[in-house]
Amino acid sequence: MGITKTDLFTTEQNELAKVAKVLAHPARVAILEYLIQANTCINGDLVGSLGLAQATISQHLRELKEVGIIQGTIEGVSVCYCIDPVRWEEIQNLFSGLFQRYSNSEGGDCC
Amino acid sequence: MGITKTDLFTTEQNELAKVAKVLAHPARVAILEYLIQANTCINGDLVGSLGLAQATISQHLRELKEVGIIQGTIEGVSVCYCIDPVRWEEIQNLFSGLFQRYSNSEGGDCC
DNA sequence: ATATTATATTGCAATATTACGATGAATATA
DNA sequence: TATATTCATCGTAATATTGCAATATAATAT
Repeated sequence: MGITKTDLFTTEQNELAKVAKVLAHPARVAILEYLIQANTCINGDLVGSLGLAQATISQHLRELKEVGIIQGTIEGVSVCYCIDPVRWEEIQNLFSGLFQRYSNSEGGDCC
Repeated sequence: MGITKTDLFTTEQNELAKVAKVLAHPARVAILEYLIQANTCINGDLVGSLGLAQATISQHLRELKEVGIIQGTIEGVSVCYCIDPVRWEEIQNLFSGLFQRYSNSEGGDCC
């Protein structure tokens, strides 16, 4: 099939999965790390830094933007991208919520 | 293409992406949350709890096991699954490493 | 106006993912 | 031994993802 049965799961589970999917490509991780260092960048910077074609970078940027983790502002001829701090923290909490839920409940170990 | 150019990225970026990909499906998130609550479970428990076929659950369990976040032990006729605490923390650090790297460096905001 | 620059979008080929029925393998129970 | 239970694997159909060339769009510069 290739289609996910989202109706079987909670909104939170679907949301976490959706965000994880955006992080599930090394190019998108690399873009975020580039932005952490550089604070802002344009598409062309990334084409030079990563080894992917312009169209491919643009596609990855769109996915990052769609989930809200970055934002783009038109700046003359180019588009300036940066991390959205509010959404970043929101997503951070989404993940740490899952991870801490287990860490805090460590009881009997395993089978 | 559908094939990721892993050779363009660092080991850490590929590792983070690989783990994120495993979390990028609500069924697998649901399985982890089930395990956090129940501590252990067998395939049949999940088939009853989530609404997916046995073969599908088995496939998701394999992906979780392949990345090391859970482990399965043969217990008579059934297989007992649980979270691997060491790997869990490792993965937690992988994500919080990324998220904190930005949170700690918040300087000039955006474009 | 026209050329230049920077991105986005479209279309396509190759590959990956999701889901499930059917089947197989292994252990337990009658 | 025969039968049920539990799970993994195989095969397959439907859909999604990745990557890029070609093209479109939009703002600036000449």
